Amino acid sequence: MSKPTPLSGFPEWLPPQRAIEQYVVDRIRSTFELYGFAPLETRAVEPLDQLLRKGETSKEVYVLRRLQAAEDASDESLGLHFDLTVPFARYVLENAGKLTFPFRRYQIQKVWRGERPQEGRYREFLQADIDIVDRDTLPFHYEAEIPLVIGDALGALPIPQIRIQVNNRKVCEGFYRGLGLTDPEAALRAVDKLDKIGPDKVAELLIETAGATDSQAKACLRLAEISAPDTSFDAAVRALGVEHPLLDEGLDELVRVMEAAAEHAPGLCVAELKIARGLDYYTGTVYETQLVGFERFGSICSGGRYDNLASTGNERFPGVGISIGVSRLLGLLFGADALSVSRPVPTCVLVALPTEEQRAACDRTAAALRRRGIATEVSPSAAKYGKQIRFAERRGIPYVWFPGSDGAHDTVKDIRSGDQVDADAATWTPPAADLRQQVTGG
RNA sequence: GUGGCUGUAGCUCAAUGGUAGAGCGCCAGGUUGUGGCCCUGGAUACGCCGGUUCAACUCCGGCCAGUCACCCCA
Repeated sequence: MSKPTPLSGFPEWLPPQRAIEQYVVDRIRSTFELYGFAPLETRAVEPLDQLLRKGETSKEVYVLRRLQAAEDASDESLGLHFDLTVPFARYVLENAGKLTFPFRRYQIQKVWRGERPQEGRYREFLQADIDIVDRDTLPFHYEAEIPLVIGDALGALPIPQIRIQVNNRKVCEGFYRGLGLTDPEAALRAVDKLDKIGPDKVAELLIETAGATDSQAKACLRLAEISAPDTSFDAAVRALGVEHPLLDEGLDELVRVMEAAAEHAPGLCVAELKIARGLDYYTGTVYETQLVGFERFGSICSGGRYDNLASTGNERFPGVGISIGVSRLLGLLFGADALSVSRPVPTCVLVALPTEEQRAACDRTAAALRRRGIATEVSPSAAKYGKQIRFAERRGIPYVWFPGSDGAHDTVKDIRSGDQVDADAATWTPPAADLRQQVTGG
């Protein structure tokens, strides 16, 4: 068999990176649970028609095909989910009778997208998603809670500080309508490109695709320029002189999100009126998250309010949610050398093996340490002690345990300092910092 | 999915149209009470496939992978 090669867009980490990923997921998970989000997992596949309800994303979906399937089975075809929100919406509809509302859940799962990979962009990647849905109507205050959860979840990690950029679709849509534009969606798509192509090109686009006049395009740009770390955006928008009921509603909501953030997490959120979000199902607050100092990475966590994603003929389950791009976040930080782990393996203690005959005794020592939660392995062979120490050193195992011979005490050596002391496997405990792998920034 | 750039040992990098070296790392041995220094020796690479050529790692094409832009978005 020839040497296997990597698959584009399907990253596989080495053990140290995987250790970091698990640590990060554990922390995120515990924060989500602290806010009362219930764990959930949905299947990896959805019927294709369910997945495509979201819009023109068909090209991104990996279709599942049975090798022996008849060719005419296409209308039953399945696709791998490309996010966790759409499957969740389906799940809510399916289980509405068994759930109690408002329902809040988290899901940390792989998703798949058939896109061209590059740094921080993969075809298979991990997302950590929270959503809150309610029946018929969803109180607005959840839109203010979501950023606080994320602030806690990501703030508890050894990663750069985050900044959540917040906007509200109603502000944009109301403003565009108040301005007299008839195709707010097109205007939104044009404004969304502001950072990429600049104001002049956006103005052209607004005129071409959204049917804006020159002065309407300029007004859209003036709205998009507004950015504030507090509620001062409200006055700035009103100063533009556009009136519309939806605009008032949106501004009011955005003010409340910013007020809640100011009280519970000062500096976390910034109102950024150019944030649009590509997905068309958002109807209210939208979020995008940057790492401070790593803005070039783009958004590592985004979401928003959706009113119509989970609805059948007569039932409606409006929701709000956000998703942390765990793989993207980690891939980018790994690339920037901004995350590291204290050792590549969990092992804290290596029990040295004097002779192969003493393996059983060494296994007992290891078992005694493990019983007290100390990750331990026994040396692979009874090589010279120098080699056994090197074995530990290579792996970053901090302690080597030496069985005492002829009734002498066992000893344990910290191979970083060289300190070696008498020790008893029933009582010895390493310093807390050495007990487990430690994840640190930088 | 479209286009650009890149692809030499585990890592960072050399050299050359006539089949490749260094540093670090790795392995073995020596020294060492139980390693880290030092000494000696060793293994490992031209991403893959094809074409041009007497001869290709070096030129050309395709593929794969990485990266960047578009697209889209975590």
